[in-house]
Amino acid sequence: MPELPEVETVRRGLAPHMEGRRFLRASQRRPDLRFPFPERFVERLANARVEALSRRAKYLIAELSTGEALVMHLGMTGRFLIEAGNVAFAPGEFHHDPGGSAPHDHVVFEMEGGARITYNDVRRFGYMDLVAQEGLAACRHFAGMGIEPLGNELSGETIARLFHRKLAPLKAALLDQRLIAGLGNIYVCEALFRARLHPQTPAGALATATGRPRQKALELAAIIRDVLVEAVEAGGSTLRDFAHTDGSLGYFQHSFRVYDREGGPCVAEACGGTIERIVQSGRSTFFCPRCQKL
DNA sequence: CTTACACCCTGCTCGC
DNA sequence: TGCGAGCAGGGTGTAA
Repeated sequence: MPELPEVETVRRGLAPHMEGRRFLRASQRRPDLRFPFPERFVERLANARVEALSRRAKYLIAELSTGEALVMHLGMTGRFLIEAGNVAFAPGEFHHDPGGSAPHDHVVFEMEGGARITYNDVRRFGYMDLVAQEGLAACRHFAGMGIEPLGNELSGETIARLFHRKLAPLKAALLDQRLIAGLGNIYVCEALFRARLHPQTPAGALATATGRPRQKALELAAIIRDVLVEAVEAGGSTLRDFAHTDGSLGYFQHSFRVYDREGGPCVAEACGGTIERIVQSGRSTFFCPRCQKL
């Protein structure tokens, strides 16, 4: 489910119910998700107030009054459901009995203010951790992590520098969280299509100081930002059963131009090409071989 | 230092 | 209808 726009959508849904509020109670259903929960997880959360709920790449970070930060990653299928007061907003397919629990509900936060926040994760690739706020950027989750694609650091200049002399294909370089952190399979495919760059182009091809490659790096930086901003504004993408914290659905998937459109017509004006699927680094890449040149 | 691949886990879809 | 194969938005660890 979640790349950066989906995580940002989740953050916005959770923030009003968490920021400035204390955890009245936390409970966990099992000792681990992808990784074991930290020692005394629920005890360390109890009574802690959430000072701010932020996002870094695909991670959610709740800064706590205790000096710790609750770091959360949604993996592939993680999601949060909020029930506030007597109202359970769980429309759509994601049925949830207020006060009860559904399969794969692994963690429940009961917040000051009345919200009950349930973390559900079918595949359990997500996880939660508690880390000292001091030196957070150097903790194991964030050490070595690349730049924030919606931050000021992303520019043609930066892309040229990061990709300098890289032989890896653009697709792999853009997915590499140590370079740019937050892009995933969907948005990389979409960005490369819009930039008319072939996914198998060696990343280093964008890394010269002047001329056309430099121009392409500039374009790519702007396009990455555009795609992510549009997706956040659309409330993320709804594939399979991803829903917002309130059960509503994102709709950016209707704006996909290549992702999951194998065999379909290229949407570019007068192109007439057909979208192809290839496998790179073990994941599907969708692209138009006519628009996107090596 | 790369890059490639298996793996973590569950569920859904597709072809036979 | 049943059944196995392949696939899925994530990251990590290991090997080459």
